[in-house]
Amino acid sequence: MRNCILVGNLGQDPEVRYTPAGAAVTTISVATTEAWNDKDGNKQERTEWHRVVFFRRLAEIAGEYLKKGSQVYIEGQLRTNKWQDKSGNDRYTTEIIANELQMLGGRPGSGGSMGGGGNMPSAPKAKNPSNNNNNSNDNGPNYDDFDDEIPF
Amino acid sequence: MRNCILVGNLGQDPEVRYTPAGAAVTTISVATTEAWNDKDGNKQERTEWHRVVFFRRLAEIAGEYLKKGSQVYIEGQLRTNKWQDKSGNDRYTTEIIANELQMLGGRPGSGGSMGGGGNMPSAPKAKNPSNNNNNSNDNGPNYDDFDDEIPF
Amino acid sequence: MRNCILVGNLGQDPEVRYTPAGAAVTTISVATTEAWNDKDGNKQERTEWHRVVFFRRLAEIAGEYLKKGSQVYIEGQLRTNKWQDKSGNDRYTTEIIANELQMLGGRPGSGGSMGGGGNMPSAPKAKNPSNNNNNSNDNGPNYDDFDDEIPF
Amino acid sequence: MRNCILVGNLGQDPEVRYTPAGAAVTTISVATTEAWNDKDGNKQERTEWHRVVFFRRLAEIAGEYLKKGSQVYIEGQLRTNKWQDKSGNDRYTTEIIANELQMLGGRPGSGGSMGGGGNMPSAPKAKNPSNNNNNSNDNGPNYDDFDDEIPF
DNA sequence: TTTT
DNA sequence: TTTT
Repeated sequence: MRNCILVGNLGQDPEVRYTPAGAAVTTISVATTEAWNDKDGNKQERTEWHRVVFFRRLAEIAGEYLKKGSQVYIEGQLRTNKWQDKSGNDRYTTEIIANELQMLGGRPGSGGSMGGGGNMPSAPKAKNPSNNNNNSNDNGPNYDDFDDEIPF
Repeated sequence: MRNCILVGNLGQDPEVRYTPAGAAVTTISVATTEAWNDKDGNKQERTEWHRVVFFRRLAEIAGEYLKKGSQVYIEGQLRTNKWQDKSGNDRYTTEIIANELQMLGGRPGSGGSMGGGGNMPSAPKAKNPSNNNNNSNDNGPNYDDFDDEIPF
Repeated sequence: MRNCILVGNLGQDPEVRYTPAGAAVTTISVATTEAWNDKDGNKQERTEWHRVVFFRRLAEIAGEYLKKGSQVYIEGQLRTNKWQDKSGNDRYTTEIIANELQMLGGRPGSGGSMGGGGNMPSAPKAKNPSNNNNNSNDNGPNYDDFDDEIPF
Repeated sequence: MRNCILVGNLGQDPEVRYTPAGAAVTTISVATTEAWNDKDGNKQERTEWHRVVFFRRLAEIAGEYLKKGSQVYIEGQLRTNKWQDKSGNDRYTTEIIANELQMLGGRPGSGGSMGGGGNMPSAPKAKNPSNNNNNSNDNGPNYDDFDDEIPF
């Protein structure tokens, strides 16, 4: 279950680490802000910080293309890790394990704090918008050839 | 983007078909009901019907375990198919292409309208709630061994 | 942003408390279980526990109708609270502040561990599937009378 | 149930209409694009178009701040309207009735195709990120004063 | 710690 | 019809 969704901005550059086996693990901190009017009609606002973790290829992409301030859309699942502090007390950290990442906003680069700047891997030119079956009948769509057109 | 979520009940038994290549395609109709109080304080209710399509293995599971009345949780993506009716007019049908299915509710069967009856493949007894790293330090969780424990 | 969704079961009966002003605050613990096959083809499973908080009327409903084992659908937002333990160390607890609750599964009661048993306020039988405008034209739906039919 | 989420771009400027009672109804068309690699390793892409409807105040905001090309985050619910074409045939149109709108991307304007250009109503400066209870105990957060800080 |  |  892809149970959480975030739309927000990175508070810092991503942290990329690697497992002994060489797989990337990237952690980011994402702020989501919510505004509402309180009972006195005053504007209130609250910012929430979320720890988000990426693994493997998504970790590499996140490490390469995101930076402090980037606006992102993230889907993932909640996970609470249990660990122990120096005193041996149980501690818990809740994270979102990301399984989808979409970079938002227009071409931001052009002078970020990082070197390379840059944008998302440029989703390939979009062209075949047609899932038009264009079959002529009255029974609705068929799916005879879905193997060629569906991404799962 | 897994952009839609439904929690509802099947209006009929699933329809299972097969592509020439032998892949299953299952279609179900799911009712979601929403209740609210109108401005006069009267209870209002509205039922919405959704056409949901499954492919391949998920289609086989849906065809085997769901039946009329089943309560389901579905994640999927919207897709609008274009087709033509007998008169050659363009028609559109919007569906949810499911990528996740969870059967809800307790053991329903015990006398359904279908033969086999039955429930979901019995989610294996759930037992190891631990994603406890139990590493003792003050740096929060590590991920050295995530290959062994994470489902992607 | 209603950013998280849970479908799971309560690990214990709800805890209901009241603020000095008399508003209900209900906390539940919800288990979600995820199953997958690891690289050796063995079935793996993992259960995640989520702390969910309800306020006001939703808190009253949750306290009255949910119990240990109840299957629920919850929408809410993540919130991380900062507090301090006895030693004055900062501690963080992440919760889901619920803004929607739907009880899942058929009439469970009939022998639960609690006294009263009971189900959700019985979503009024769902019947009028029609948001059919039934206006005859070729321009698609109109909305002239939406005030009478839309729940916001 | 806020069951659908879209992140995409407007294909055209919004269409704003008004009910006889004076309430705004705004319709937009949103493209979402998905990319994947097919079985031959070729990049595939598919664009889906979604009809989104806003009512009342949200309709006014959408009409004022969105324009062709705007990137948006939308939450809403699916609704299928039934209507009849000139020949009296039943036709169906599926829409997303929006209940949340967030404009994405940085300062876009600076030369859009429309006159006014413009951005979102500038969410008020964000400042009080604290939902820190800072109560010193070992029982986790309390909620005594939630009336002052929670937006429902 | 971000952004609007 | 958009955008990447």
